[in-house]
Amino acid sequence: MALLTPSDSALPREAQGRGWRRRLLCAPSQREVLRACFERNPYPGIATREELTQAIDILEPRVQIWFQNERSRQLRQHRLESRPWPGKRGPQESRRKRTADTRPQIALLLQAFEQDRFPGITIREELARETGLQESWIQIWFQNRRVRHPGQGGRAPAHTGGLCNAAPGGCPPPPAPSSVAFTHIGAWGKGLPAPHMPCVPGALPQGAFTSQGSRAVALLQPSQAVQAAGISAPAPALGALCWVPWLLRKWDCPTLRLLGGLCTPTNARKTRTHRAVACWALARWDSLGPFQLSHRTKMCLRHPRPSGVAGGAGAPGRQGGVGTRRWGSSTSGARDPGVLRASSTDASHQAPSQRLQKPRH
DNA sequence: CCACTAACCTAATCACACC
DNA sequence: GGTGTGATTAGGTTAGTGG
Repeated sequence: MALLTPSDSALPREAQGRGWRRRLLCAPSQREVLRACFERNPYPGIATREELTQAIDILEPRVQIWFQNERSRQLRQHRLESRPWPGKRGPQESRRKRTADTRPQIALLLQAFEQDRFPGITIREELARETGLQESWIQIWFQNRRVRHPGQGGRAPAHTGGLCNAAPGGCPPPPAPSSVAFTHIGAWGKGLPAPHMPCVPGALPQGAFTSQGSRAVALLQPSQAVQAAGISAPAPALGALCWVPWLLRKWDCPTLRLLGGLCTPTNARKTRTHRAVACWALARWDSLGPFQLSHRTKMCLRHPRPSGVAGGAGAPGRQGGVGTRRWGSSTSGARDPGVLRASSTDASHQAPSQRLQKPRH
């Protein structure tokens, strides 16, 4: 999700040109059909999804999302109850056919990618209109593009730090901001020792952050940081997150700008999965000792989140734990303004019987 | 306030076309 | 076989809705 910088939040939402699709509200009868189908096969192929689209008048991409979410719920439930997940049953259903040559449209998408790596629904639909491609395909294209071309594109925090890897030398030298922020978020951060700052010049390259959603987490436990740095600085008291906007202005540092998108007290209350900024610290790092390679390596270690603890460092990555390739961010900052009626673009993507949930504001 | 859930994300991987 | 890329997956967060 986006790092909502002060300048972002000052923009009118429409001007920000991004937001989420309005929520689809499944009717009970539609949900019943979906559930019945899920019972038979939690991994429907494109043919089944198309059939469902016809049967219950919900577009195929929404059906796919529903199945994704339902699997996620069921898998979690199975884990919780220590029941085995049946997994894929029966013959593998076929995938969607690869979209045919899109080269003519790619230039336009690349241009859009350059401007915004995380286009909201408004922009995606606009691109769909201009290219004649499906909005859902454009969404997938942006996802793949972000993964495979992390250094390109706008809107996300500048990725000047390159790849981050735990292997020695994995993190290229950082771009030398004058300030650095260290934070620790969420449930898995509870009970940690008092926060300390890894006050090493260059010790916290941009790649040392992992970010999913609007948060970012330093990939190092405070105690480790202290160990790595050999020095420490006292951290501001809990609640000092309110300093961040001031610091952003004062230092104009990209790393700190990243912190601007950290979990806000509002979200923390809401999700409870990362309810508190358990510890954090801000410090200057240009006035301290020399940075060493070993520090950099240690900085790239992902904090081991205890199993079963939700939230925290975002997607862990199935191969586990070390480092992260970049610090992504996305742009949720703005939702569509409170327009209930579907736009003309919506109309082409929105089945008539699909009810949309009304935005609150 | 809180549970639920659609929408969204990353990271990994599969699958296919093209060289 | 290597590479590029579309499609799919698991598993996470974000934020709207309704009780």
